[in-house]
Amino acid sequence: MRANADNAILMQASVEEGPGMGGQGRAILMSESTENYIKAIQTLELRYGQASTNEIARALSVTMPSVTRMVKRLAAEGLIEHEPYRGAVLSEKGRRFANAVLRRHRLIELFLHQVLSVPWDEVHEYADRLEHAIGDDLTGKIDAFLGYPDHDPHGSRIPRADASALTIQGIALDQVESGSRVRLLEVPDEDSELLRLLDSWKLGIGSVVLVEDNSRLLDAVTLRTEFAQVALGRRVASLIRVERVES
Amino acid sequence: MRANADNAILMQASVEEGPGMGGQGRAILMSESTENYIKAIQTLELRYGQASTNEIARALSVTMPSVTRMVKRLAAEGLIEHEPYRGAVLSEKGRRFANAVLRRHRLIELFLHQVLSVPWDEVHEYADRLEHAIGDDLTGKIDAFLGYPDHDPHGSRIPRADASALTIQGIALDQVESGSRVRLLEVPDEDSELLRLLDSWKLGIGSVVLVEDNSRLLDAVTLRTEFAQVALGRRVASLIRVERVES
DNA sequence: CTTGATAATTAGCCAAGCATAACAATAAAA
DNA sequence: TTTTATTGTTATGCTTGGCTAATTATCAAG
Repeated sequence: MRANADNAILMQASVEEGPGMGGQGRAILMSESTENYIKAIQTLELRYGQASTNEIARALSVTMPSVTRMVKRLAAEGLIEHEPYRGAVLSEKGRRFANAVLRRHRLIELFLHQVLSVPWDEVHEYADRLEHAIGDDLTGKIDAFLGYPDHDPHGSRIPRADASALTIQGIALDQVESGSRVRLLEVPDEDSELLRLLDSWKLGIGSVVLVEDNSRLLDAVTLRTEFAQVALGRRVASLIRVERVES
Repeated sequence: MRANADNAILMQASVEEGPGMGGQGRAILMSESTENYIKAIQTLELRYGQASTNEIARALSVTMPSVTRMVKRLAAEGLIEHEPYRGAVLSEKGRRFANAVLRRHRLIELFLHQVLSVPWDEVHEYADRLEHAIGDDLTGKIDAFLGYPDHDPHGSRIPRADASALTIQGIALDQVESGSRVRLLEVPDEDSELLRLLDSWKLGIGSVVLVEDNSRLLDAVTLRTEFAQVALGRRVASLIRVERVES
């Protein structure tokens, strides 16, 4: 599996399921594939405003014709809106689904990290498989067990079951002026290589670093940490969310 | 991606994988469906000596033609031996697979029960879904976290990763003579109604009861517990494993 | 030894999801 | 504006794993 840094997952809002009646499992029945499409579309929509066939195909490692057909199905089910040749965006219903999936994903990540001590660069992969195998009830138990946490190990907010809308946290690291001091709020969870690097630099969620240089020309952001000086490519930096802190 | 053609390569044991490369999950690739068939066949073989098409179909809630076809596939892959019109038994390779699945299943059951306090009559259902979503590595972590336990919440032995063969524990409750005193060793995990009943009678694994009457005529086994007197049908009693204890 | 009843198999079909190949639309460049 | 590269779509087909309907084995009774 190649380390594809092109689809980070920083997501946001959703609203959740209506009056939950469905017995003991998923609130609504989505195939694993459907869940993955919705997740991908949500991610891409957040990043680019809309999800193109091409990008979805890349994100899911399938061909474009497969995406075209699936996207039609999702549109027919009312999960997305799709205008041919234009791209897809989530519908309100789709947003709720995406939220539920995200909630499961992030709670699982945190659970694995805290309980089984799975390193933060590995939890995403496990969660990607487990998120399709648990329903709202187990999700709730995990949530309660963890004490109703707000953030996963990568700093991403965990959507509530009541589907309160999530907002994007902070600002992108590549938007920060040179000389600023910033605190790490959120990093993409799917790039395990980046996560291992951050680990090796002793950088975690909450760490404060100095943005030594951020030059559009060099296409890089240079950080000074307590221990070292490191440079990040702009593309990667744009996926890291931070907040400014007073010097 | 077509996973065809590599059949020769999937025959390594259910031990871990080499370092680095690729799959960080299952040692061998079985579809969810395949895992379920193998599990069902193992259970039936253990209970009846061999697994008939009919019983497999009932166990998996599919039709017999579906089973016939699947059973041929499994036989072609060398997981089972199948003589038409006779029934199926696991091959050595199949036995290793079944063992691995069972190991995951039971570790998950125990984990859910101990960590998330999921009642023993509910864990089976969850485990049935989760067992397909975790690989040997997570299984190992769970195992270690639980302290390498020997038994799941229903008293069933947890196979080791080295695939030691399963042996039947104790004797069936319906084989015990009236007047015997027995200790509960293992109860079937899939009958949640029975499990709730046992709970209500304060009967758990390790409980000692008196077999007040076991009459072939009445088709029932009568037990006296510390708190009550209860009668079990012979069919149910045959699924409960016990050991005799001195009075 | 024939006859049903039951179990098992074959034959043929369906839906989900993926694939390739060929065609159509759009946007970027000339 | 016309050409070209890219992106999207249609058409068609494959594999899994189900299904029903029809056929064949097997076994228990007569």
